[in-house]
Amino acid sequence: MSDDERLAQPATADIDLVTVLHALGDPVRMTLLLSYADGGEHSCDPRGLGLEHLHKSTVSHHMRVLRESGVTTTRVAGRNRFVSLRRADLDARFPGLLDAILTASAAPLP
Amino acid sequence: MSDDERLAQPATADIDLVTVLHALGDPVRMTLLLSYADGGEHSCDPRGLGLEHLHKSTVSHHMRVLRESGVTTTRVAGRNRFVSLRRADLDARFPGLLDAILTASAAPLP
DNA sequence: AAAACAGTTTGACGCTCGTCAAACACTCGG
DNA sequence: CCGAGTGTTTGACGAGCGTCAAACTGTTTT
Repeated sequence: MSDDERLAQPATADIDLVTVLHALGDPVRMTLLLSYADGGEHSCDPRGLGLEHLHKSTVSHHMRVLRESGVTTTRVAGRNRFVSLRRADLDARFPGLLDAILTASAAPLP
Repeated sequence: MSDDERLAQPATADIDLVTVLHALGDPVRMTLLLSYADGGEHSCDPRGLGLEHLHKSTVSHHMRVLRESGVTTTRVAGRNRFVSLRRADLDARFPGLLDAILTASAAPLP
């Protein structure tokens, strides 16, 4: 249901630009962001993302940084947690930023 | 003249998104970016930017991070160095990103 | 030549960050 | 109830970062 609990996250108005850029200034978290960019909900299992070499607690740490910066939201459902992008909130707070970053991430090398 | 020497900086095609976001994910460097956003050339003296409390070597360090990430360019002229935004290069590599960040930096708090 | 100027580099110091391992909390299926 | 499943938390470690102070490079001025 949609009244499942959510892990702590900043209110939209409290999302800070420098904090977001810092959160996204890490290759692992950028990889996570790109996988979330499909708009869907994702489990915390990073298999299939090229992050299989990382310990599960490391991935959990990165997801916490993304959530606490305001980039993602996490819905708790039973023993699963479903992570998704806060696209509407980010667009409201920083119009065009997320789109520019996602577009940029697809920019070709020379 | 415009054939002054420039400090080392990455080629446009080598500018890396995560590196740029990491460079901008720091309050001091964001302050520098905003002061460079006027498009002009700026000395390394941070007076008037609210960074007077920082040692000159600290400012020099931050300017190096910005330059090496590809955000700024530094022209050497005599004993002065003039720092400016690589706006055209950034727009070419990551269209819309810089504008979105500059717009976002002006987003109002609650 | 000497002094002042503008900025960089080096080294040192804490603090934060990314990572792993182990323990923990909670839920679901026999 | 017990064990397996999913993820978080804690503690530890090394690497990197932001900062300052001092020494240094190169330039301009006197």
